[in-house]
Amino acid sequence: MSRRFERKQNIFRNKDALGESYQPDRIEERDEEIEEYMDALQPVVDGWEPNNIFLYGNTGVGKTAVTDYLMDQLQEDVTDYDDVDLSVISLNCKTLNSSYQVAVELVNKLRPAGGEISSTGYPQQTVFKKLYEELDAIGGTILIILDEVDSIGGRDELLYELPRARANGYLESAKVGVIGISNDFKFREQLDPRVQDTLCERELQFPPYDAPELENILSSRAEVAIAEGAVENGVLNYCAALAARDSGSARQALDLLRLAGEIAENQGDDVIVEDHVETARSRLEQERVEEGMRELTTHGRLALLAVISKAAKEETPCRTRDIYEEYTTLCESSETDTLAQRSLHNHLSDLRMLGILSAHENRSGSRGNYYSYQLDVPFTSAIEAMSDVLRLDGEIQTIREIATMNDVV
DNA sequence: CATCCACTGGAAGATATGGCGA
DNA sequence: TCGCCATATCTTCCAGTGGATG
Repeated sequence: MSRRFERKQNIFRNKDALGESYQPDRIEERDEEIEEYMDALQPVVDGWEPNNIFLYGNTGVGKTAVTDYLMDQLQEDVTDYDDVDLSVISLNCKTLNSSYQVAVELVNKLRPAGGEISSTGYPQQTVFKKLYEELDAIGGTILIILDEVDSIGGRDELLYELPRARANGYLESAKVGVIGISNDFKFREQLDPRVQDTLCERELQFPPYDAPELENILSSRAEVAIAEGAVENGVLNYCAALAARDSGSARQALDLLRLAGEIAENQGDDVIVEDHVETARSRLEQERVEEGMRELTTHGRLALLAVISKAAKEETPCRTRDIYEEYTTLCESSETDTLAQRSLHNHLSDLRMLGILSAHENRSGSRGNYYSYQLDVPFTSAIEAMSDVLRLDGEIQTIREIATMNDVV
């Protein structure tokens, strides 16, 4: 069979304009926030110590985009003043689970290649000290942007230390401002009150976009990204409505449109229609779930597999005790040590948070209160994602057969 | 109205892994 | 090598929870 790549360009003009890394010339629908943000950044221009700023709002409501945009602008404008020497350090904390790791990462960012330090082993204060040394070496005004800071959870020592470093004499020449960005509204409350005081000097809240706002954003991006006439009337409106209903996230709306376009293109259609968006929606949903499943630990997977197996036998929803039994036999088959029931319960909670399982509370009085778990994703995609679990190919095959027998989908 | 079930969820402590400096 | 240090993952312990039951 002869194969051949052919260029398909009937839908997109510049697909990157719908992508994550694209920086539009103009940020839509965030004028108020930008104004407030600029006001909070004013001390930088004036040469004073910068404010610490805390931004919060759901994913995809423009926090990072506005920040990037304003930092570019700020760095450019500040060149007019000789006495302001501004550096911006930006770090995404998503995979960093503690202040310690954030500090290590910052140090490594500032050090020349080869001088990096490893991510464990030092006492925390040692790492902070190294960080102060690096910052002082840069000097001037330094803005540290910590995106997705909420992932450090309650371990917020760095957020306590950094803003005070100068007052405590750790920094001589550097004026540091911290800009924390969080997707989690509750994060602010779980911070140490002293951290709240300093970090949240200036707080900016980014509300979700509503449907008309999303539609505006979409259409301004679509102008750049998509060929003339390649979007059917109402499609942008539909994407906007879906995203507004779900999260109010521009990211989600743009992803929908981009994927819908790709689907249309692959099918050889010249125009994106609502059906494509619908397909895109369910595919994105499934990707999200599979992503979550890939990151599970061995026991997390076994826990999920236990529920899948129960589902195949049409025995879900199903209480913890029964899942634990199923889990135990699976552990035996795979020659894995079983965990205590409490730990299985933890895994089930995790799976619930990932949206892979759902639970409903049973309050049956004298017979106790407990959760009944069941799969919250299509059976097929669940078992598909499980197919590479260690040493359990046989069992998975069996589960598949049972499922087919019972007509489970 | 007290008691009880069958958990849930929080917290503290144990264990193992990998890295540091001396 | 040894004593520390940070972290992830478990285990152990335990105080709730709230409708049904006697």
